[in-house]
Amino acid sequence: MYICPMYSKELLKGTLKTIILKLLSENDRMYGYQITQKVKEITEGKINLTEGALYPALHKLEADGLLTTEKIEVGNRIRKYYTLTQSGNSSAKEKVEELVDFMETLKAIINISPQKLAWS
Amino acid sequence: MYICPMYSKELLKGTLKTIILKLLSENDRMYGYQITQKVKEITEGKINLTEGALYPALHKLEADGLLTTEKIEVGNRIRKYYTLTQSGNSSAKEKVEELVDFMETLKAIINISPQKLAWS
DNA sequence: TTATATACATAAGAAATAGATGTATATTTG
DNA sequence: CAAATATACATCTATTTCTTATGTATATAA
Repeated sequence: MYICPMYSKELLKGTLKTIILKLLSENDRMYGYQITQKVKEITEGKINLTEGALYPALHKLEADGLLTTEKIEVGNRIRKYYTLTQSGNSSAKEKVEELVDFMETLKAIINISPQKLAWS
Repeated sequence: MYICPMYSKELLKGTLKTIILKLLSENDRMYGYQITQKVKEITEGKINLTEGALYPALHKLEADGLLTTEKIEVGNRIRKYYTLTQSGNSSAKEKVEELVDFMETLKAIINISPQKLAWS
């Protein structure tokens, strides 16, 4: 899969798990590839998750008890569906709230006027 | 220095250089400690930069030619002032724009009401 | 038949940061 | 006056996170 991220990938750091949890909180269950496609669709191609980032993240969330999995055979292929656990659900809410709050704080830095920034 | 970041530090990853460049674009020159204090002030204590992150980032930006430095002796202490170069200035504009754009894209994913995050 | 899409995954290395530690002076407070 | 806190620089180790590359396999479209 060729990846062409619009943003310097740095910015995505730290937001991946929040994105995953948010998507799963709106969909009963999703599988990895579906998540990459959904993110691409929602962001109009601006964010493309790589497998090397996605799968370890999913495994970590599962190991932390936020997700459960079920394997479904579709044709001859296996799909691994991920579903939020109860604690995954509350964690999703927390992380999204935190992200919104963080973005509001970033706005404060980005929107400062020269006057406001004067050192005393 | 004891650090008590309000946000899971993960989120800050990738935004540090943009924050530094933005602050320097609004101030002719700043020194490291001043940057930490300014960020703390603007964000009402929500973001506290650690020295372990700040100084390597400043050194990297300098090595990349985006900043120049001058050492000023204040009393018996040395302050190292950082100033944007020309390319640092345009880089600041680019990175801030990119961050704004990225946050808009994130909004699409977390699907918050436009009013709440409205720019202006 | 060849490329692209679907679908999972790991492994090596880079990059960024936390947290601890170190050095030194200045100022405030009990 | 002694102790704590603030100012001011910096480095180092360990950890986390992600990129990039690679691997396996089937299905479909050109």
